[in-house]
Amino acid sequence: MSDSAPLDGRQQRGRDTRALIVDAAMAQFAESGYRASSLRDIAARAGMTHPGVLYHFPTKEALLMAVLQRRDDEGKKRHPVLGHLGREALAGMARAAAHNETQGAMVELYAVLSAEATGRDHPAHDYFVARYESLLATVTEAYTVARDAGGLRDGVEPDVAAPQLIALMDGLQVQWLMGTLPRSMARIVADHLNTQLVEPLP
Amino acid sequence: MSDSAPLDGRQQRGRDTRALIVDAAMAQFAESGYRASSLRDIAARAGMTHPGVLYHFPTKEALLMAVLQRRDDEGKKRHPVLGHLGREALAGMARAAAHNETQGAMVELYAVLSAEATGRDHPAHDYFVARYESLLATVTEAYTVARDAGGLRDGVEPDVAAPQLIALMDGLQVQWLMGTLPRSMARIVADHLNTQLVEPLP
DNA sequence: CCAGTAACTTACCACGCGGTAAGAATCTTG
DNA sequence: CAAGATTCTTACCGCGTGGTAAGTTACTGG
Repeated sequence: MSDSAPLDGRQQRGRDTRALIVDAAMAQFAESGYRASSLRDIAARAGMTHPGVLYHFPTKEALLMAVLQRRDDEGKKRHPVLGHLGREALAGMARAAAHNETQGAMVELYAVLSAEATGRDHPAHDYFVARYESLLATVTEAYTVARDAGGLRDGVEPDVAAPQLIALMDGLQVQWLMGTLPRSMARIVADHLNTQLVEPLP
Repeated sequence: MSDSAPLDGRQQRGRDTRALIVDAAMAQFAESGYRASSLRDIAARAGMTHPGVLYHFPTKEALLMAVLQRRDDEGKKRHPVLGHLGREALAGMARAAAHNETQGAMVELYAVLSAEATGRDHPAHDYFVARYESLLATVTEAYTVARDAGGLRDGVEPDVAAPQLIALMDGLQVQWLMGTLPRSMARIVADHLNTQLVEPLP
């Protein structure tokens, strides 16, 4: 809403390097977590010096927030809303797991950061709390809609199934990153959902 | 096997402070992860200065290994072997989840470290790979034994169910630490197992 | 073509890090 | 009680960190 102006040339250039820096920061945070990543590492990846980065983002923390913000924006472009879609939304979670298997850096970023941000003093703590709450609400709604449509087996409770599914996906990512997962994430998620759904997923 | 000697007074004192330091390191690593924890922080918790810590543990990395080693020893005292016990071993996993709910610091340690150790250059990487492989083998065996005893529902495959259960427990811990888990970990794990077992758990 | 601004770089700062060296204190044993 | 080892402290080192100040380059609009 702030960019109502038609952005001339230099504004465009600014945005471009901003995006480049966010790319670099994303990769670096994913590799080493937030605290262990240095602005110099990130700047080198973006082909500049570290005060160059600080020209665009006033602090390291602001850069982290920009990284998280952008991933959210991309996510919302890929699957808008989806909570009310019920069964189809759950199928979308399985597809998301498959998609994640091609996005190692992003997966690593969230796995490392969500664990790091567990501490109340971490700069991204509030962000992740909000994210989990929102995700939980969405998935719970999806299960509820699916159940009301008669798509869930008996005994599957949305309030239990939702945190279960989220936990399953998070935990799988760690094993997958560790290289000890003997099957694909998508397969395991689909199998899990198939124990809950009346009609199995493809 | 190295402490066959009857350890006299001074050896005992050394062991005591060693244990005190490991306690402090455990708490600090849990709060901030390995990389973000300083030897000075740890030393302060143990009531000494940081070279005092380095007298007992030659490097920060050695201290980390001692922390992990001790947790392993304690764990093996709590539940020895257990893979071959089948259904009873799976029930033990649910009880472990309940136990973990009283061990916030330990849970945080493993959640934070396992994510951090995902990177191949992390000092605890090999440790966690070995741990996951061993855990996977144990849980897979437990499911297999349970199935051969006719205790599993149709369609529950040990090779899928094992990484599923491990992932579920890991993921639940993150949500629990984040404070966004709407139910107890033990309840959710038990519900999961009850969709797989012929005879429900208590 | 020149003024001005956006986009950087170089140089620096104070600080905290892991680790080392050397000495002081404490304790055990002959 | 003296000898000797164990345990810990004080003081230091080089290095990398996030952040700042000031100057340089490059481009754009008038």
